[in-house]
Amino acid sequence: MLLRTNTPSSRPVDGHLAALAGERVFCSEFRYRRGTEVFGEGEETEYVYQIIAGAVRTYKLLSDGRRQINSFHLPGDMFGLENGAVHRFTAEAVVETRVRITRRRSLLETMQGRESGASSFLGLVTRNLQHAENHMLLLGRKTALERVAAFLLELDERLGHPRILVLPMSRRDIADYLGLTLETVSRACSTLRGQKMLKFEGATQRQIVLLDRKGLAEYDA
Amino acid sequence: MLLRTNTPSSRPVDGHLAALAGERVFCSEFRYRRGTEVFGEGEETEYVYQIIAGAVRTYKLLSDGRRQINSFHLPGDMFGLENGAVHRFTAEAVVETRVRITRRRSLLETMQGRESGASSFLGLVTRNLQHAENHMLLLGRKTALERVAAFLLELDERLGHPRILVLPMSRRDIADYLGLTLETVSRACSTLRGQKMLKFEGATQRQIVLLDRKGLAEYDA
DNA sequence: GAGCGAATTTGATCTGCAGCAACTTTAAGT
DNA sequence: ACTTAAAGTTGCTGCAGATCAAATTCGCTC
Repeated sequence: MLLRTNTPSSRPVDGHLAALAGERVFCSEFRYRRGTEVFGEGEETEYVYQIIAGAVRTYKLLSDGRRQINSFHLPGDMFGLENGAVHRFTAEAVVETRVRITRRRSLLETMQGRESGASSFLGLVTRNLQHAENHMLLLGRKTALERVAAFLLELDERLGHPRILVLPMSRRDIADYLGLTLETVSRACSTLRGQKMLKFEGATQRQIVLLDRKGLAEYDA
Repeated sequence: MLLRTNTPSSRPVDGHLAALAGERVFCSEFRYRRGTEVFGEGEETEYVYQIIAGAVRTYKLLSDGRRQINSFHLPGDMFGLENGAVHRFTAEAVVETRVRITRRRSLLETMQGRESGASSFLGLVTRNLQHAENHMLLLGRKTALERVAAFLLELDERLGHPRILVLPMSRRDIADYLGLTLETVSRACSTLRGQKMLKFEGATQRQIVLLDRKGLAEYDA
């Protein structure tokens, strides 16, 4: 009855659409400096993006500035493709980011031509929904430590279990993704370090080595 | 840039699929007593459901029993249609509920025959995703009072602004939907009543009259 | 590589909501 | 209608995480 609550890698679907990229559906390349807005909530959905290098955050704001980050997008991921005329959230480059861009229209036209088009679009939306469902459980019911552990495992999985996990985003970004404050995220990392579940590599707190993935996973479930 | 964060009515898409119902896609009818499981997380997605009367909750559980309700389904709503072989959450009748049932297979076959089929399926998934995105903002960043106000306005809108809002679900259900405890939900309702934003109608706390929708909406945004 | 602003950590304190308990009210089942 | 469990409210207390503050470290620019 119960399944893993963490999010599986998003490679498959993106790979599907990447096949289209191989046919030069993504015509032009573009760079965004760190902190730059890619598109804003309410703007027209004119372009679709695929990340070559870097990272992007998408978020919603409340009127007083409270921010909720829906998702982080990493190299290979597509974003900005929505079934609607306007974007439902804002997208910003977390770090210096390179993307491939195509017009939404031309992507949809290419898709219509082939059997797999509509279904790969549906697959993308479904994958986003699945991620959102798991994230609602995290935001509604998990403790701070459980959230941070889940976050680290999610990123670890999406990056293919590298020896060193390089976080492109700040503690504040992580906090706004997990529904916490940056101080609480920092404390949770320190706690996990104290429990020998992770360590920092080099002279930065953005490079993390997961020493005990099993232990971290137990904070989930 | 900022748009309404509350969820719009889900009638349009369901109406779309209801057209199929008119053609007897939904063959058989079924009843579930209050608290009965309609399907469980991990079970095969064999049937698709449309509510005639009553209400259904869909939720995920953590191993220690913490529960997060994704969504409530009301008369006219479809649920159980997922793009995958197994259900990603459990569905239960909140109250005595009557549903129309059809086999997933036959619905998908009927859809394939027509232009609108795939797109109305996509529309349904997109609508669920949109709801989830708004709900993540609520769960991650809103206060208890804001959450309860948003919940009441959501239900009010989905039921078409009735004079009396009849809640089919308990305070505990509401709490598990909003990421709170039932006591906090109860207190929030009392607070809003003290502020003359709502009142209870009749000899029950499940029938609510919204006295000040504008005021409630200000707890949002 | 020196200097400076931003990011992170850590400590101290505060607070909104959770947890527990007692009581009241409501509705389900006989 | 009666009975009895379930649901809801309210008060009290506790705590996880927020907030405020300060020190430290990091990374960027010149």
